[in-house]
Amino acid sequence: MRLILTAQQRKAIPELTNGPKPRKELILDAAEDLFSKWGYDGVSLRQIATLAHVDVALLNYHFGKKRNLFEEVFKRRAQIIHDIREEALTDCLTQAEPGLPTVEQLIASLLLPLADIAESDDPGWQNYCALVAYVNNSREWGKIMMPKYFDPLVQRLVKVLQAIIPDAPEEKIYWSHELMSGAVMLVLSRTGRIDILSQGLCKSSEVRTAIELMIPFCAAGIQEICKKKPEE
Amino acid sequence: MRLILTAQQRKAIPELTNGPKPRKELILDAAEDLFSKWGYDGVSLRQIATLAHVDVALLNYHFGKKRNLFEEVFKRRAQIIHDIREEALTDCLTQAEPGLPTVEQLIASLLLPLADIAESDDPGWQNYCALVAYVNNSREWGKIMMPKYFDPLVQRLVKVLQAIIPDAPEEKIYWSHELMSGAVMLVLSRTGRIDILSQGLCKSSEVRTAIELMIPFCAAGIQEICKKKPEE
DNA sequence: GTCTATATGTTGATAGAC
DNA sequence: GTCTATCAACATATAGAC
Repeated sequence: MRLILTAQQRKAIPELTNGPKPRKELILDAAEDLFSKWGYDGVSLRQIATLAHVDVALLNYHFGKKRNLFEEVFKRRAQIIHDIREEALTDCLTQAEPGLPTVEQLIASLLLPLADIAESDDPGWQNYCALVAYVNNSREWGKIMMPKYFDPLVQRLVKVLQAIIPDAPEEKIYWSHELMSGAVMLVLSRTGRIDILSQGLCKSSEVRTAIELMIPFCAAGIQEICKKKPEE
Repeated sequence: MRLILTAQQRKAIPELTNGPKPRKELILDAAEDLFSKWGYDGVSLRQIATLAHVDVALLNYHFGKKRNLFEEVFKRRAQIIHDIREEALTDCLTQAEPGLPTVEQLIASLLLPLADIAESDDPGWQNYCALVAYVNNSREWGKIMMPKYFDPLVQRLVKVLQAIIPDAPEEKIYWSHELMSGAVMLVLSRTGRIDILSQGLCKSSEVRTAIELMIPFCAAGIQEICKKKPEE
């Protein structure tokens, strides 16, 4: 799978342009790789420098403190991923006009781009997906990074869901998203646990398969808990 | 909410018996607390010793290497949590005899005990739930610890699901569990993200609320993706 | 079982030469 | 921008006295 990016998006990731990669980018690549696999505390600046084939002191020169390097890694692709998903959401709404999309169409518009990204040829994007999952599930980072870069789109999703299911209590919409979010993030983490559990029948590397199942799964789940029940 | 444990289960956690707590237990408590909040690499033995009000050297005396202390923390409550859930599953199956439980009843039997545990009065159990979520979502620990202590019950769940939905392809059952697992674990992590997202409308501390919504959500999702489709 | 003392390595961060 | 050299702080782990 090849991710199609606009010229502006490509420009934001210098590694995609020709010529030798700036060291600053090499550092970000190495940090992204290691942080996504071992978490913030599981990686030392020396390990990053070694993988990037640069000197340790260079990390400090370019990024200052370690925390800041981590945030820069997260920021680098956050805007791109946001733009791709927002465009897909807008397309979904446009196509449904003058009506509204179904719950399944809506969810698909936000989840399918993640499958494209997670199964992209670029290992950087694969690592980044695992990093987002790490951040989302972490206490120290989740509350700082997700609201800034991912929540605006979620707020849009919530509003559309409320329009599609007008009787649904607001809190059930938010909890629905939380449950979906947990499912997505575990899949993006590619922990390898399902491989063992299913004795090889399912592979955590097959993110697209999981996401394609997740779409009807979550659509049915959301509709089930958001529907108006006569006894209430 | 008070967790009801058998005498044997209480014995396995000496802190529940009267008298001064053995230092070994104090260390496990402190380690459980810190590991669940900051992860394995985010905690030093010194921090654990300080919180437990014991000497650092004592950790080594009782547990050897740091990795082993982590595993002991995980093991301590794993068997108890397994037994509680297995009993609930067995009860669920017995009550449905000579037939089978519904998907929703089955899932409820495995998820409701987690709500009891997560909202137990004992902060140790609360921490432990977050620790399980951390382990499940981690690459380094998930594949080692979950198969050993949690997968046997999952295998039983899979078998019952196959009996209830005989036409369901096996891989869809496994993926269903993966999606459910992701949702559960995010809720048990109590990251606080939904509090921000919903501007206080939903609270990640309200694990029971989330789990009670999760039961119909996942039941509907599983049935949706496992049902036989005429066009296939 | 519990402490003191210490060995040995690694960490993040910086100052200064080029 | 990049490297060498170095720092103080902290890490895990152990040996041996009580």
